[in-house]
Amino acid sequence: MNQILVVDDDRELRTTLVEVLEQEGLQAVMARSADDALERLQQETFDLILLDLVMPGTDGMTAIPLIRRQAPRTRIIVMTAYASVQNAVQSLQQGADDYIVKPFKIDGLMLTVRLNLQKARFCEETEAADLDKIFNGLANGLRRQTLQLLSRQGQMRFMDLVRALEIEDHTKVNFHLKTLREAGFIDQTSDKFYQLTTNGQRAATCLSYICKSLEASAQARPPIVP
Amino acid sequence: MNQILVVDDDRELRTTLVEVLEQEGLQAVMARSADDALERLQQETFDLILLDLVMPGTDGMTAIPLIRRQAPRTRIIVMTAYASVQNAVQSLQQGADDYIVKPFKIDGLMLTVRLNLQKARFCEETEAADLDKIFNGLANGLRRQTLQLLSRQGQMRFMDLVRALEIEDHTKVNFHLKTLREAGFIDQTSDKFYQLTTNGQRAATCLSYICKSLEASAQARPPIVP
DNA sequence: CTCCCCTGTGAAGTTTTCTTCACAAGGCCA
DNA sequence: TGGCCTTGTGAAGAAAACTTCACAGGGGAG
Repeated sequence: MNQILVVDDDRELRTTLVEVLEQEGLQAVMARSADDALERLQQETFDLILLDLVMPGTDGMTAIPLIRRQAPRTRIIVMTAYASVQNAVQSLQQGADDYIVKPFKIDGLMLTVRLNLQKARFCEETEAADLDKIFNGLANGLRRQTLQLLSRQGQMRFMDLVRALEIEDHTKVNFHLKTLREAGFIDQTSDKFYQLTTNGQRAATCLSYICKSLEASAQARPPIVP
Repeated sequence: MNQILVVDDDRELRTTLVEVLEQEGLQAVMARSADDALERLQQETFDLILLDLVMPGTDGMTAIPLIRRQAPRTRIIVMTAYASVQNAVQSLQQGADDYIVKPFKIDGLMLTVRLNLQKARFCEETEAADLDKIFNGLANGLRRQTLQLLSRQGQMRFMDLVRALEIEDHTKVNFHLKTLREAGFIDQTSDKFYQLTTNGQRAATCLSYICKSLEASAQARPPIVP
């Protein structure tokens, strides 16, 4: 059963939303403010949060990173009547997952909700199983470089890889290639070219996402003088 | 020196943009189409790409994930005259980093460009040094759980942590806590509560981002029947 | 005070991961 | 044919990571 939290200061709207969601067979509860929502998050977890941007007290935009911190895997869908491109971009940069404009049709909302629940569910399923593999694959610097090289180049031959990595002992590279192959990250074409598998691409994507998550801290830094 | 790629089918605009960027002391080159841009990416890397959405041939939206794959750490700024909230959201979900609406003022553009270069630079700096630490920290399931717990709870006492993790041998938890402490991910308050440091929060954020990067594959799945 | 829980340390042992070395089959070129 | 490059394999050893065990100080409850 999917737990949904509806956060809106408009009593009528949040009540309606909960009713609609429950009619669709989803479990929903409500919060009247961002602070209220954050307090609820202390006690229980939700699969998805419908978050109004404009609210008295802590506003929605400010709440996004706070929620994200508290519940890293909860989908956050921002709702607002005062939509703008800038606003939408900022919401997503803050960590929201989706953005819908009020007033919305029930069908549109439900489509968005279902899509996001689906993504959340997929995430949960793959997580436990794959995460260990992925981290093991990415735990080694040489393997990370290899994945990135292959991600950029598409496919490479063994010795080109060895030279690109600047490793003298080719058997060392061989060892890590074997590890990557056994983890299902790479395979070989019939003519011995190494390339990423779907999982390998996924792992490579992980790398770049990690980098992205490091960026957040860049905000506080002084601007670059070119 | 920062390398910037301007991708726009409007010859005049892209020429102007390059001139402006160069006046500001940045190095810029241009591409007249997404395919042109992708070809260039084969040979060289860029710190930032200014990408028009509406172009003949491969359109910008389609190009975003292709560019992202080729150059995971290049900042992608989408420019478009046909701006809409939906469009902006989709761009960012595809992997763009920012979104600006045409026509724009030079000052606004430069601000966006500088901000993104700054983030890119930060990313590059931290990457090599911290990535090994982060992956070592995240390589172990128990440590991942610990980081997530602390991220959610804020701070916890030792035995609460042990019980939450459902580990019988408390010294085992102790070992991993020590590892996390030495990696600079957690510290202790004066009254022995464990909590995440800034780096720890960063690492915890990484975890959720990794999950996000796994989601992309969820698109192809059948919808949920509740 | 005594008992028990919390919080921890350090050493010994085990397992996993990584590196290095010895060796070899196949292809290509002179 | 001989020599050299590519692309491996497998074993042995080294290093790192992880687990387990023995022990211990402090604090609170009875």
